[in-house]
Amino acid sequence: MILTKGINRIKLTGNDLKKYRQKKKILHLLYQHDSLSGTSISSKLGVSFPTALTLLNELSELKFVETFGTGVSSGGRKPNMYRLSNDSIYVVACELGRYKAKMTIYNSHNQPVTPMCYFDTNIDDNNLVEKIYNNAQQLIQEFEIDVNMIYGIGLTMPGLIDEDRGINHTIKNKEYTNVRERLEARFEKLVYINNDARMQAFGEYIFGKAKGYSNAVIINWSWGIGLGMILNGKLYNGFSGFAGELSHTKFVDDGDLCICGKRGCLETIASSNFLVKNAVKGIEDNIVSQLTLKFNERLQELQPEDVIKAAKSGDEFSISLLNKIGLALGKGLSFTIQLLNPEIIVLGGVISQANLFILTPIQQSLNKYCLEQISSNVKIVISENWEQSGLQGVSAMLFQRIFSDMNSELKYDYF
Amino acid sequence: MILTKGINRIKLTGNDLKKYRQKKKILHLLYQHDSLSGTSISSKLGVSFPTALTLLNELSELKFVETFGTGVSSGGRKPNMYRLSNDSIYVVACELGRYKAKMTIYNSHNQPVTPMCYFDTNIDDNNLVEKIYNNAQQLIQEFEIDVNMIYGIGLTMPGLIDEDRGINHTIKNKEYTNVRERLEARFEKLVYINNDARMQAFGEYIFGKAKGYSNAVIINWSWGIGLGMILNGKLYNGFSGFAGELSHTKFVDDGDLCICGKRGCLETIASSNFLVKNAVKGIEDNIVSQLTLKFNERLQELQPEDVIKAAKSGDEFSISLLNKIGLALGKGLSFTIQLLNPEIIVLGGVISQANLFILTPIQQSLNKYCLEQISSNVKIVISENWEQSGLQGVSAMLFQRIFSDMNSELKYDYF
DNA sequence: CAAAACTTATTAAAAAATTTTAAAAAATAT
DNA sequence: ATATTTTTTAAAATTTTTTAATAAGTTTTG
Repeated sequence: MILTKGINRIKLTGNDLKKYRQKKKILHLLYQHDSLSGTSISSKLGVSFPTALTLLNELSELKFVETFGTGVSSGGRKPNMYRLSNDSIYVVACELGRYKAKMTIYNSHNQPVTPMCYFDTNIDDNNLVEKIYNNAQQLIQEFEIDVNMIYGIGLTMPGLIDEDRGINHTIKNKEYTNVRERLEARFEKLVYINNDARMQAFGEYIFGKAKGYSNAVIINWSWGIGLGMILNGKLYNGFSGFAGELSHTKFVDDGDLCICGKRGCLETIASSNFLVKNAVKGIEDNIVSQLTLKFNERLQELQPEDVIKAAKSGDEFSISLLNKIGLALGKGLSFTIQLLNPEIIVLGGVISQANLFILTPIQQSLNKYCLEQISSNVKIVISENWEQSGLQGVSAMLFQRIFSDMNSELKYDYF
Repeated sequence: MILTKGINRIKLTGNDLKKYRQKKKILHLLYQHDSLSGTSISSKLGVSFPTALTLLNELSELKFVETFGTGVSSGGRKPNMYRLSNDSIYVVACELGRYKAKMTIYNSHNQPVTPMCYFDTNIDDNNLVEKIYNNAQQLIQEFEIDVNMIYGIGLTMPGLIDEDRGINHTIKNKEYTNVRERLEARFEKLVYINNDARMQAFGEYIFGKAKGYSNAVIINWSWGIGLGMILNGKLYNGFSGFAGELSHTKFVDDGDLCICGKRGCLETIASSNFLVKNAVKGIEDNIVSQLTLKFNERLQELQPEDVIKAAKSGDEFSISLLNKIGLALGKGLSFTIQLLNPEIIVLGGVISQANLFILTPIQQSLNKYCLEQISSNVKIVISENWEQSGLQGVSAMLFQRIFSDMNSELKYDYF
């Protein structure tokens, strides 16, 4: 990012480096606060007002910053407000699901500047990088975006991901595990990758229901059970990026076989897998249920959503199934709560839409398994935006990284 | 802390505040690095060499900093090294056990400047604050310490402690729960309190076996099972300061009654309590064991150390008991590892001295309950200094707080 | 309700502080 | 012994802060 007029791609030193860092910090502050007055920037930055103004003017000249009307005053002249320009810094955010990917480009106000682009692929697709690159290029061209204004590419996907090293250990073809390296080579830009559950957690922390909570646990409750954590106000990855694997801890001795190879994991008793499997079993056993009437002839098509829908219209069998997985997840959460004492737990994913049908059994489990002083301090809420939060998290993380790089040596500034 | 010559206790602004902060940062850097050259300070501080030198000279005049010989050079003139003065900043560190307290005074090189002082008290002692104050005063007078050089008092003790608010919720007399407030009123100095397990964890992180590991779990394995965490390089307290209560999560359905009121907590199957209780039971049942021979007549006197000693000299019964609690703790740790993916687990406390007799079963449990990729990434080690690490942690935490207060408004600067 | 008193923000010149530059000093490597 | 490297010192150049004056509001008060 070129913040010193006339100086391109040269390693800065001395006062130039100092000013570069101050400018980045201003951009970061503006990113975090939407708009700020010159006075507040000067105090947050620890410099005098005239210096802050000089820096802001230079950033305005470079088109990174613009004035934005006047702000409120508590008795005195109204201050000029400054904010990031709408069209100066973009990032590409891509979310990889089991079989599909979606992608869009965000500006620094976290607004998508293109529609969502969908394409078929998966983590084991050997053409993954090329597909991402081609789709990004298409978006860029179609919506006439200046590639020089794209400062990073972020990718979130399932798997055991080491954010530090940019590796997805779950990818089978070992030549292709270092996804970040490959994307960097293709895009020649800053690349960030992380696990889907953690990016969703970060999205909820920055924009969603976990906003403002420094100690939060976010659950992506779908076919598996993803868990992301915000601890001490920061996303927690763990040492090798494997944190949050509550899903594959043993909760039942000699329980069902799990996709991970072990038996009795939480996932085998608390996920959509369990829900659908047991719903199907019930239908096959001809249990009295709306589901039996509806799906008797087409068992393959039964989705977790159908069970939730049935429960909401009063189907006792569906309610009892949701109750079971609620109690099971509640037990899992109780360990998490006892260990981490979070302020809030946000539930996202398909199952979270079951609302009270799962909130009630979860609370029941917490009461049973937690110390009262700890469980009474935790809020359990349901995400309102879980389908967007992953991509938003990726975008926010990229901006954080772009603005906090203080070395004036971003490896990639251009395509 | 007065770092601007001639200016006492006045709220600093503008350039004075800037310099105050720079000086504090220098002190912090010197605290962290023992000794540094002018050049490295200037680059770490982001100022030019002449400015760094001016600041260092001013700090030297104020007796906070002293030169300390010359350092190594990679080909050129050897640099003058600077370090914190040995006798400029002191803190009082106090550790409260179940029935006894110990206390000493540390200098900024983390060396005790007085012998350890012991006195009888407990968390429910209504005279706790007065006893701490009196014993501190006695130490100060006896060893002729300038009270103006004492910048903080730290206290670590058992209980559910909210570090933020300075409250120990476990204290029964609710008038006395705000220990920090009371100590601050008595000492008129900065006071820090936290839970024993977490302070021990911090001590191990700064000085002990967890040094350099940003994601570490530290266990204090004694009568209870204390757990402290370092996550993303910082001590983790949780939202209300209750993090780490692995000990009181349910591991056995309808298990034994725990002191916390619930049944089947990890503590009931993995602590010294379990060990001694089952050793006594074995002796009463006249099992073939060294313990039966030794303690038949004096069951009350049996200590966890005795079981460990017997195990080390080959007593099968003792070995099997240690094996049991090792397996149990291992199961508890497996949850922690799956959730947090730490790089290292440090075992402290009496039981940790059993060494391989507990390391082996722990590893066995981890193999059974963890995903291989996660458990193979974690080191399990035994603390070498667990009797000191709590106090050292308190001292280090106080220094961190003293040096990172950037507001020039420390409420208390004098007695 | 309007004018005075008080806040807060901005601008520009003076004062102070910091960085840069260049030279000297002290050590290492060839 | 000479060239090189790094630290330190000191003066010059630059930048930043301070100060004071002005501008633009809000609150208080008669």
